[in-house]
Amino acid sequence: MMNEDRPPPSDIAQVLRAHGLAPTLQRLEIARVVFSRRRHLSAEQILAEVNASGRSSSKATVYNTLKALLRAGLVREVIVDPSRVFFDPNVSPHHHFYDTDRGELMDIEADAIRVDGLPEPPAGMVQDGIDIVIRVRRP
Amino acid sequence: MMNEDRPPPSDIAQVLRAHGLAPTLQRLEIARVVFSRRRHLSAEQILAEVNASGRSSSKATVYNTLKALLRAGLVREVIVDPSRVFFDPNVSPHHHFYDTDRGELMDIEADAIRVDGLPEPPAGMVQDGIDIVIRVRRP
DNA sequence: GTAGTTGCAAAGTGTTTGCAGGCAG
DNA sequence: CTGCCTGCAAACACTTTGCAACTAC
Repeated sequence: MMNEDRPPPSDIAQVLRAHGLAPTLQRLEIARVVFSRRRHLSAEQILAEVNASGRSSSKATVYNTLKALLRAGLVREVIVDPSRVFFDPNVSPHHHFYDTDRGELMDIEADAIRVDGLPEPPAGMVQDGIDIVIRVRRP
Repeated sequence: MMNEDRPPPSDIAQVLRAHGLAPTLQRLEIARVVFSRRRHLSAEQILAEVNASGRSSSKATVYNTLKALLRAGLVREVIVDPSRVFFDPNVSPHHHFYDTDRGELMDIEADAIRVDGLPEPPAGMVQDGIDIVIRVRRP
């Protein structure tokens, strides 16, 4: 089990700054939660973890920060459940298993998969990304 | 442009009955809207079209009916937009282009596509379906 | 200092629910 | 008749917004 993808706080600060985001205490904590291990959390879960950690934030700040991280390309939205958006700290191309019972996501590396026969986008449009979701459940 | 997939009202009634759903006027109208041509409408859009058609329904009935059609396997949910669920009258295996500018879905026939290298579902889980969404936009 | 950030509470969305009255079979 | 269906309005869960107070630089 690797665990090399949690940037130390100082790095997070630098990354935020590099994207024009002031590294406030709240943002650092939110980013720490989002980037700690490769998890897929909803805004609610992130808020809960941040508040459980002592350094708390408001709902508004969590949503603001997540939108900012999104704009900066530091996280990605994963849309698999109508009732909540998941934020994925892994921004390299990859896909997901979605455990419909538990509401949990698992990564599938993109280079494991080959897709053939993808049609061209409709005239006048360009491709903006492919999302493959494999829904799984207990038998 | 084919247009052979709008079952005449009498057929709709039979289909509903075959799935244990009483073919009430509201359900017939909702089903007519959903099944007319291969479109992907949100519950809201369906409600609007039903009400525009003279025979109106309430929000609750539209949602109830859509859930019933879903349970009966007569429509499928497509989840691509955090703000609304689309209902797809095409229940055979297929995928979608999603026009992120307009919020519109277009079908991609499944047999046009070949996916290789799909990993096995995690231990103890079975695959429940694959959704491939190609997000497209104007350049 | 000042522009950017936070937090609260209120407003907004899409969806769900409780329940009284209504209709199909 | 009787149980399933409908519709209204209120409740819900998640997300967004308005705005005054605050803080990083």
